[in-house]
Amino acid sequence: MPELPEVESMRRGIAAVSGARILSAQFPMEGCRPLSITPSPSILARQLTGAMLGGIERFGKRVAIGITSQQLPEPRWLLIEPRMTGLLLVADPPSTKHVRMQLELGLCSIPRLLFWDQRGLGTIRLLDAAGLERACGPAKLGPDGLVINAPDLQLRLGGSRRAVKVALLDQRAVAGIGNIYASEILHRAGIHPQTPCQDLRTEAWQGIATAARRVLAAAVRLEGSSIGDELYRTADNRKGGYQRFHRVYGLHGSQCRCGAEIRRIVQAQRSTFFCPSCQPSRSPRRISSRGRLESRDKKA
DNA sequence: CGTTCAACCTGGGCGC
DNA sequence: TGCGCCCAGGTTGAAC
Repeated sequence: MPELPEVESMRRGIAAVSGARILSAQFPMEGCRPLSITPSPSILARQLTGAMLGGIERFGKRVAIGITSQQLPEPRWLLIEPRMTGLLLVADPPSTKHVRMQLELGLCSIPRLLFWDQRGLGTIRLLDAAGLERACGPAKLGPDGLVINAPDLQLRLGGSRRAVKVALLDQRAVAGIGNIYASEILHRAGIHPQTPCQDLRTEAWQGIATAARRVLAAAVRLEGSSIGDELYRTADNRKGGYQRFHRVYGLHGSQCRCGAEIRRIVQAQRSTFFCPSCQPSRSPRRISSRGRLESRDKKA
């Protein structure tokens, strides 16, 4: 679920817990929990109890909450990775089931901070500065999607033979883009998702970088996308608004604004949505009026 | 180096 | 009603 805009919205939505003291920490799913918690829930609960929450940062699709405590010799980071269905909440969860972490806070306005995760694929880790660097540093994550520029993108992906849509999901190239926004970005850039990266020229990378910044910033402004089962909610339990502006994601079979029919294909085991008219295949191949595939030499 | 597949999970929707 | 199957916003590691 959460990609950059959703995770950024969570980060902003819980910003007011900065400075709060943790009165107690519970991990209700302990014992039957697939979700990975490091260190173990009992140790983590002991280390968090009495600690103070510090600054809250986002690294790609992860949120890191600063933790300081007299028990701990140096500041730590509580790194939360929501994966598919994780939510950071200051409001009531979608269901009392699947609450994975509950922090009782010494704050009147915000009595608790929750991590709720239906599928349980998310992770919670308490890390020192070196651990955070290992998990979220430049070796793992490329430049953030909100500030990605064409030279960075081209430098990291320009030589790759991978399809550009698959490559945009590579967090080491650019951090924060997931399956929804990859399709939306390429549609706005007018690039076919199966185009090999190495076939893209500087101009195309500029279009992709610009589209990425614009789409992600617009989605952040509207607090992310809540689609389908509406699992994604903001930290105070509201739906995001960007789904109204999706132009291709989940819209296969319906008409693009240009009138052509939006298509769904599978790349790297994941759905990709695109408009064959707005995002023409770069390779010189087209479909004849009889529906046969025809190749065309690029020579005049 | 790249792709493919499986795995980690729950739950909604569908066809029969 | 129920069962089996497919699908879903992510990441990782193994196999080829």
